[in-house]
Amino acid sequence: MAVHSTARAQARALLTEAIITEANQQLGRDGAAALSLRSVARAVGMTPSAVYRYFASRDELLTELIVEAYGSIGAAVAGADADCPPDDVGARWLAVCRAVRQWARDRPHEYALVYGSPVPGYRAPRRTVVPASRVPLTLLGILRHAHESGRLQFPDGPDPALPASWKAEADRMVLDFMHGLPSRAVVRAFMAWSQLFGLVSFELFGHLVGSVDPGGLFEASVAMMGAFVGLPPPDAATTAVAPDPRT
Amino acid sequence: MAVHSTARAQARALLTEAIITEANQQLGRDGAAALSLRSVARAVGMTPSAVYRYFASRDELLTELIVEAYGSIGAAVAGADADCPPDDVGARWLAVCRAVRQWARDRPHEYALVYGSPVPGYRAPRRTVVPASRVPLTLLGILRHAHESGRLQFPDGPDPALPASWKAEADRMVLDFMHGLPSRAVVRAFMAWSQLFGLVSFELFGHLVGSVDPGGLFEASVAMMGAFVGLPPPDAATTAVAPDPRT
DNA sequence: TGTACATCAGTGAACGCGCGTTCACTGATGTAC
DNA sequence: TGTACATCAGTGAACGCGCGTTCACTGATGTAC
Repeated sequence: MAVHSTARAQARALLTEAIITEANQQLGRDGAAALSLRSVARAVGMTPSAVYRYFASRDELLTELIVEAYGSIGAAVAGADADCPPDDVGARWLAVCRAVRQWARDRPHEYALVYGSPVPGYRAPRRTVVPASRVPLTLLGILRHAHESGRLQFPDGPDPALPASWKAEADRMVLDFMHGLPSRAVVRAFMAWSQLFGLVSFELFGHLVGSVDPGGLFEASVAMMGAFVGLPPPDAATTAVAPDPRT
Repeated sequence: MAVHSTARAQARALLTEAIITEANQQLGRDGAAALSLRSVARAVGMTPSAVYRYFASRDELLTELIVEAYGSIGAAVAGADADCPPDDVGARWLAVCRAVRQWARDRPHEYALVYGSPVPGYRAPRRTVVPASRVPLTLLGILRHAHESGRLQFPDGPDPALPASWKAEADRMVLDFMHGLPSRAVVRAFMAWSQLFGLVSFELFGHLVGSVDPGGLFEASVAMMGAFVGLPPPDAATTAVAPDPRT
């Protein structure tokens, strides 16, 4: 019907954006637990009840923020990956990992929202699943490209035997969307993925305070985990040391 | 003065315990954000104001719970370690890692309290630092024992060059309490430590749902990270497959 | 182009809730002589 | 052993707060004839 985007519809789109933006800012300032419909309404200049024209509940607003956060880190990661020469798989891996850490440090509350403790009383709906998978799929994509172009090789001997349960899962995944990536690479990718986020979480959540320089540990980790998943080091030009912002 | 522990003092100790216990139970049921002085007081059968005779504020009670949680996981880990033959370093590593996961699955809210997003508006006092370091120190202790008894060896080539900043830190640590453990082992231990908790966090916080069997991935990870830090596999007797409780 | 009606964004008051913390107090437990 | 005083656990009322959500309503924007 009204395909010409009525004034009302435009205003609605604008305000929906404004609410999300404001909610995101409050999230960035005070964290997810402190986020309230009322304070967002205040900031946007509405009555609290008016917000219900846009979101059915606080949880729905939260879901929006979660989807946004996943989208944001997914875009950051995809951008970093795309900036590298496609065949320089070592550089791509490095760039993606650095992008994750950079994003996390830039937006600690958004990071905590999606990678920290689940918000109490909130259950993530299915809409969040796909955006959440972008980072691991990017990592696997690099491995897949490396494998297809013959650049993937593991330095040491065979992996320990995998439990049958896992083996079946990995095989299914490999068939589903990994196009022949060896299952040992898939296992190692999951390990590197969890190591990456584990380390970033430790840094952001204060578990490294007083023991170690997070930036140095991060760079060392990324390099070694890259080798661990079978990737070659980055080509010379891109090996240059990272900006390495100190904590 | 009154060294014979007056009745009043006994009652006080008892009630202090009761409050912490009840707070811990509420934490286990509803998570840290839902924990309130008033509800704890209700459950213990006091007026809210009476709790202030025992804890100066809600934050102080929270600190107590954090210290308790660290103490609890520290004890679980130390116990698992102590149950192994001291020289079977592979088995000790495996046991400690499994103990971490088991503890986390048994007490998800306590895990989230200490390893998840920081509680908003709460700053951890110094008292929490020592209890928090027990798990990593246990892991490092195993490596140190392995090194001292000549059981530590890395399968592959030299590690990538470490940033100078990190190198200095690692050297200091090595001198401080690692008694000559090679710095590459220290770096790798930090990586294994963050991988361990990263994976457990992913499992508990729902990031593996629908993609992979957490138990299988965990067992594979622990085995491979054990090798990664230079440890031999467990002796035959203890290699037996884990209880492996499914999610 | 003009009128009659439907849609829907936003208001403002109210609901019932639980929270952390303070304060003046009662009354039991402990201590000193 | 008994009395006088000090300590301190616990009460109950109150403070001021912000929250999510509902509801009957006004008035502007859109639509159909």
